[in-house]
Amino acid sequence: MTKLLTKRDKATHERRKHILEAATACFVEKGFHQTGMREIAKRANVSLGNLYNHFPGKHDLLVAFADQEIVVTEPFIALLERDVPAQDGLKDFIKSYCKGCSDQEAAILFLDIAAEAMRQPGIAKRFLKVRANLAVALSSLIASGVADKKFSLTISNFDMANLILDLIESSAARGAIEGITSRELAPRIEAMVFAALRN
Amino acid sequence: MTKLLTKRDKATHERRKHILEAATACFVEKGFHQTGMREIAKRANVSLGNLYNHFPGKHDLLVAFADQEIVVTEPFIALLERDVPAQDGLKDFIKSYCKGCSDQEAAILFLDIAAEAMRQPGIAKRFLKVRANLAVALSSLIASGVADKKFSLTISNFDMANLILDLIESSAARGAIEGITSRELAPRIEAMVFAALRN
Amino acid sequence: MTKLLTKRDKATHERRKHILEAATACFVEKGFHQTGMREIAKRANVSLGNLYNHFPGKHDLLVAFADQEIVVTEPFIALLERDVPAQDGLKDFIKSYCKGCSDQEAAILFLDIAAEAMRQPGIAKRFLKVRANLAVALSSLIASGVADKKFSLTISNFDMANLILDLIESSAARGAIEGITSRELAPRIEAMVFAALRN
Amino acid sequence: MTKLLTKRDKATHERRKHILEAATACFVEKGFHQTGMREIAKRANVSLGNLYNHFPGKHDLLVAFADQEIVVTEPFIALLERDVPAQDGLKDFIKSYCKGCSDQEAAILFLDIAAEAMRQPGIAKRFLKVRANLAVALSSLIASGVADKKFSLTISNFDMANLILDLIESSAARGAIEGITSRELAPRIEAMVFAALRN
DNA sequence: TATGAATGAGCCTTCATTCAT
DNA sequence: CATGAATGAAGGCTCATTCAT
Repeated sequence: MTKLLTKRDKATHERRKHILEAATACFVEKGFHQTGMREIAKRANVSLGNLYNHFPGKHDLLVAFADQEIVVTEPFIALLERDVPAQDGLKDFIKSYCKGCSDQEAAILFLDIAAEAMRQPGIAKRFLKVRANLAVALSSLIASGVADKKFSLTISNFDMANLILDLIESSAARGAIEGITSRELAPRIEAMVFAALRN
Repeated sequence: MTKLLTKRDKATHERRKHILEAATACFVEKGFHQTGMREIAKRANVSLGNLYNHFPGKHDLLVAFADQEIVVTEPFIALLERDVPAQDGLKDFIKSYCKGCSDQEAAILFLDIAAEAMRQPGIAKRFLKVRANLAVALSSLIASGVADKKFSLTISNFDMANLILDLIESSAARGAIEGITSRELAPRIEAMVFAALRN
Repeated sequence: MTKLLTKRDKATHERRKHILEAATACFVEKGFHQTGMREIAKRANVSLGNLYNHFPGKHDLLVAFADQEIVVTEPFIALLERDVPAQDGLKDFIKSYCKGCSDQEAAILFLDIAAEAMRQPGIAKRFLKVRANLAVALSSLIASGVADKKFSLTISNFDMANLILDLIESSAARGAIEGITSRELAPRIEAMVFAALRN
Repeated sequence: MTKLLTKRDKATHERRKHILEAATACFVEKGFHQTGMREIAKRANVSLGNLYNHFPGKHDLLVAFADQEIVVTEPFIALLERDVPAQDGLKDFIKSYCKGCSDQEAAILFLDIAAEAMRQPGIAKRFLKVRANLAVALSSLIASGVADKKFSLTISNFDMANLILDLIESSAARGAIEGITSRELAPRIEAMVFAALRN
């Protein structure tokens, strides 16, 4: 019975999604504060007034973006939860996540949004939740590796998971700025991570 | 002959420095794009017109800030270049740099400026140079550890140095957002780094 | 044959009345120009589109309000037309009308609408008609007082009636602003009016 | 030493006055809420940005207008303070004040501003102060008439003064709407007032 | 009749920057 | 070097109104 969406509801939802994509594209290109609502409306082929019907303020675009971010991390979580040896799973994840974070656009957006989040606790909370999901999944994988005696650590699995994520995100972002590709970067990170896991 | 600074030159230089400090304070409080030139002028107790005499545009404040950043990293470099066993030097550095990056203000500023830098190559170059200095100093320290057979790595010293810096900066920034202190964070980072260095 | 109102017509009429009340409430709270159509629709529990079905424009709400104003003055006219000695009738009217005009909400609305009326002759006409009814009733009462030799004036009854109404309305409005109650005000007005009527 | 106004200060002051006049003219023509800042700027031949240099917000234009209102009432106060028999002074005042309030523009502005004042206590206070000055001057005149045994009242001089002012203002405003001139109106008011003063 | 998404002009305000003094 | 008035484009947002459903 959850499918009682009229054609109109569906169209509205589509529109919302469409606007959000346009907004994201603008934020990537020019940054959050450099993007005007008019610009977003134009890019989404929506009148300015109607943009405000769907998102009551610029802030809400950010929130919606943050909420949607969870979708972006889903594939990475799926990767972490596959039923493969921990070492293989970790390698694949590092390569894949590093690539994901290395994208110029992703890096720009990450910094821009993170900067904004520092000043808007509401935004920060949403991002941290998404991030925590990732850390939990990664620490599960680490735990399974520890159980198999493949890994051994002196700090908690969860703390290690967070450090690994920090490392990947930060390196990838810097790589994007300096022009280092994820193909160069991933092996270095992998080496450091596996060393840290005493493998 | 480089000392032919008149009293006036000196005063001018002081003024510049004073303005830059005011600007930095504003950027920390509200962000680069959210700070107006008027605001900076007021905070620096300088007239708006005069602010423009010292810095021909808002962009130049950013450049000056970036150039000055080198001063901020000096103590960390000094720490890395002390004549102590590599392990001790590294520990001290991690603790100190982590603390430096954990400061809420520092974290905000870092993100804000980094986001801006992504779009202004000129700015990025300056920051990367400062950062490279740090990486060089750190890789020297690592090298000395390797020479003493305390460390052993599978990737280049310089790459490892960069990864370590990435790790510290990123973790510290996240810590600042999540409310984790550098005192909690530093030991974890230390553990991971030393594990990665096979100590 | 004028009673061929279907149930539907009646419902429609009710709806109109309901909307008008909501609009009036909004105008009182925020002023005519500060009130949005959306707001009125929401307050009346009517969809925006439907609001426009009942009132084709914001202007029409004002007109309808003006037309309805006649209802508000009915009790005062009834008071003036009672079969009591002119002096008593006048005293009662002053007290009652002064109280009616002293209401903060009434005062706000009066000023707001009057200001609007100054620019929209159509609106002004409606208000003046209502007001004229009041003046006529009051001058009748004065006339009966004159006939009984209780009053004696040097200007026409109608002019005097208008002056009295002006006096009450203006004093009451000022009282509402200054925080003077109608209980303090009415006796003063009464004194002045009766003096003017040579009583 | 109060004349240390530079040429610039004077120009600034002139500009301010000029803008205020333009704003007043706009308010008269279209009403406070119907007038846009752009419109005022254009009418004052000032750039929009500069308008905001002189008046930091629309609200401040209203405040400035209110503050300046005191100037407008000065001639009436002077009229009340002349050294002439109270009866003559009063007659002249009624005629003059009635004429002043009868002006269409004045009436419009009065209503518009009064409506605004009802919602902005800060504005109301300023207007009431000006008005109180007038009432004080008028009650002095009444007092002198009482001393000369020309007037005799049953309420306080000050209350009577206020009632008289209310009467004039309200009648004049209505006259402006209905198209009654102050020349017709003033004698009626005079009659009523003098009757009320038992002359 | 009833709904609310859609429109785009308009609102108040802020901004980086210039320039006459 | 120092001042702050002046500029006008751009900012986020609201509005009365229309119209397809």
